[in-house]
Amino acid sequence: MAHSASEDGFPENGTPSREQIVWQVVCMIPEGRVASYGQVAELAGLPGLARFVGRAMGRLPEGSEVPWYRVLRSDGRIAMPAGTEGHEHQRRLLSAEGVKVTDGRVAMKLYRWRP
DNA sequence: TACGTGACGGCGA
DNA sequence: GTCGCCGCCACGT
Repeated sequence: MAHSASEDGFPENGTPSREQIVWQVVCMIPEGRVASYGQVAELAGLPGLARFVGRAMGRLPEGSEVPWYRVLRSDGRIAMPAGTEGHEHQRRLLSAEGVKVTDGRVAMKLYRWRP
């Protein structure tokens, strides 16, 4: 399988894709803290590519350990449409870590991760 | 090959 | 405070 990726989703030829770099950055977000898509993009060396980060989250393999739920929009809101299952799931995971979610929104001023 | 779409962000009205 | 527009990249049709 020389043309396929490893189980972790990383190519074997030592050429991690931007997508994988993004996942790596998200894994650095500590428990109980959050980051915005733009912030993750910047830390991944992709300034201005917040939308790309959003896509990367949607492409996460099922069962991955990447704490995708710690990534929010720049205004602190949960990106997924309110009322959806994903939205509820994310809100629940954040609450479990002590991150207060009020009206689908998090106080970035208090919980924003500062590397 | 071209076009539409999407877990975004910043700015102006 | 809300709404719309544009820019950015990757992928499916």
